[in-house]
Amino acid sequence: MTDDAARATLSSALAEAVRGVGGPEAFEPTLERPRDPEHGDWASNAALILAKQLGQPPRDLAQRIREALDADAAGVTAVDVAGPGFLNFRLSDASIWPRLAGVLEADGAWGRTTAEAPQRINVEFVSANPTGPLHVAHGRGAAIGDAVASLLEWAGHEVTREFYVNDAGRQIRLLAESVAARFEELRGRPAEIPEGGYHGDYVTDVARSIADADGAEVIEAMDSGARMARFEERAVSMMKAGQVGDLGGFGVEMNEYFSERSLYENGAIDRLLRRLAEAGRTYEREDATWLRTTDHGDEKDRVLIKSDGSYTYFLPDLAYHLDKAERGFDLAIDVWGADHQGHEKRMLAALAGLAHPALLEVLIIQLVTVMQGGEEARMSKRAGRFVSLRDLVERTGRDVARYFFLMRRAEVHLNFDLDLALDTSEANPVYKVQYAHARMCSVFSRGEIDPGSIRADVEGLDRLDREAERDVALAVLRFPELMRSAAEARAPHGVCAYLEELAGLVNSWYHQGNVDPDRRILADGPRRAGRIKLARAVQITLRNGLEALGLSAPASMTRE
RNA sequence: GCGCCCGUAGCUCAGUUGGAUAGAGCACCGGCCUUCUAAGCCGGGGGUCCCAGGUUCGAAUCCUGGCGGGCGCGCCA
Repeated sequence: MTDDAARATLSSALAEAVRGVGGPEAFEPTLERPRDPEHGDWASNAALILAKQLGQPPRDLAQRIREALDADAAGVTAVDVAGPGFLNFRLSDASIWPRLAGVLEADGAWGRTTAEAPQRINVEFVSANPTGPLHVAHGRGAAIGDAVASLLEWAGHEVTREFYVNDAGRQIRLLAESVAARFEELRGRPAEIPEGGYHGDYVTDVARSIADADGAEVIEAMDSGARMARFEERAVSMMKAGQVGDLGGFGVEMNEYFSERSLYENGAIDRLLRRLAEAGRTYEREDATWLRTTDHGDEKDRVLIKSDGSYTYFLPDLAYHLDKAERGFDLAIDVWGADHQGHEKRMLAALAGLAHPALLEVLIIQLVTVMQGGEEARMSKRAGRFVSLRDLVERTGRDVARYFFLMRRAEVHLNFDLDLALDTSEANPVYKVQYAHARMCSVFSRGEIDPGSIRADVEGLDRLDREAERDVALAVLRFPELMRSAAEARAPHGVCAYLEELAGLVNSWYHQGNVDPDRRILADGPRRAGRIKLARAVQITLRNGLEALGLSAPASMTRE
């Protein structure tokens, strides 16, 4: 029985009781988890809601509902009337302990749910210009995008992870010109990086590598157009490979790298322009071609083709989003940095005008500041003017970096506390969660128990009885619901908070064995089998939660 | 000026669909290693939930108006 099923059982019994005291036939009581555990496992405000309608004081009504409730059918042992008229329920042992067997049975699938309406979802994230290494803001987008994609998979959807490569346009020309300048310098001739060009050391590396691979004399013999095309092609492919490597080092694997240039080459942009013109959605003004986005909520219409005949960034991007629809995605989630927020409204408006009003959902990720010693971390010389993702991951490790990017809501500016990230002691929340997992694994190995062989049945579970065990079990059983709501809210940070809470409960439970050896998980006696199953359920839950966020779940951790 | 996001403990932040005495981690103070791993546990101090109205049985949460901070407002990408 799932947590939802247990809740439904209580809910229908409560609805029955409400009908018994003269309440409405079609009443669906709301059940919520009280913040304060003293208030029980579930609470309902049914009496507060119905008091006015039934003309009775809330507390009196609550009392009557309480008397009308069939506690056995509801799966509860105690019902209290509290506060202004809340009904507080305490679940019976029979509706808690046996359900742990289901956790062991599900194992790797524990926490997965099926969607009522499974969707094909495209999650686009990172999408950096191929003009240099990824920096920390890309890292946050990568961690959140990857985790959101993963949570959606856990919630039963079919997900594609996609990176939009901006391999066309002005910034690519600037990259090629920057490489050309460094190439000249390598050949002993003075040269200047163009205005708005790229100054990082990596540009010199690219120039040198092209000279080595192709032969500097060969390059110099080319006419300037061919030479620039060579620089551009080689620089883009090297930068892209570098970014793929940066993501690989961060544990992110994309399903698709979608080239902006391909939209120019395969005619998608021209087809889009014709379609828009035929639908009367574009017009000419001041030698430019404009798209009417104001009729779908934008503040002003937007230029698609500039007066010099070149395309804006907006035009291929719109063609790209249309391509997502044509590929059959029901939903496209774009993870964008805060500097792209102005782009959101026009894209939604443009898609609405093309009969795709519900295709796109935009997740805006706020900025990241890496803090060290109370001030902003120094720039990385290698990367240019920013802290590179690669440098950060090398310093903190993959799991710590990912966790720190995930543990805050996307909408808040992130202060990445590098001192805390490098702290391997008690402070670091990542280790707290991973350590709790390793500790359960350690219990199994100390007891010479193969965790996979622990039987997924209820035997022994009815001997669990301590309050700490009850708290741990209830937290474990809440996991699938938690995962689904995190997916719906596109909010991986909720999973972090949950894992930290579960780890705290587990550590508290475990610690009781340090005070009283009879309370150890492995202590001999009739309770041992049940405790081992609870430990296994905990270990499965922590592992699945960590892995769903793209984090490792180590079986052992040694202190330094 | 307009738009988006944020404002909760000394710091960094959670806070579910509106719910009861507003929480966690860090920092600070006091306990606990002869221990199934102390990367841990137990206890303590610490609050004008930015302000003012409104909605209602009930507001950190919803609405309106302010104040403060970040970001964005281009025929850049």
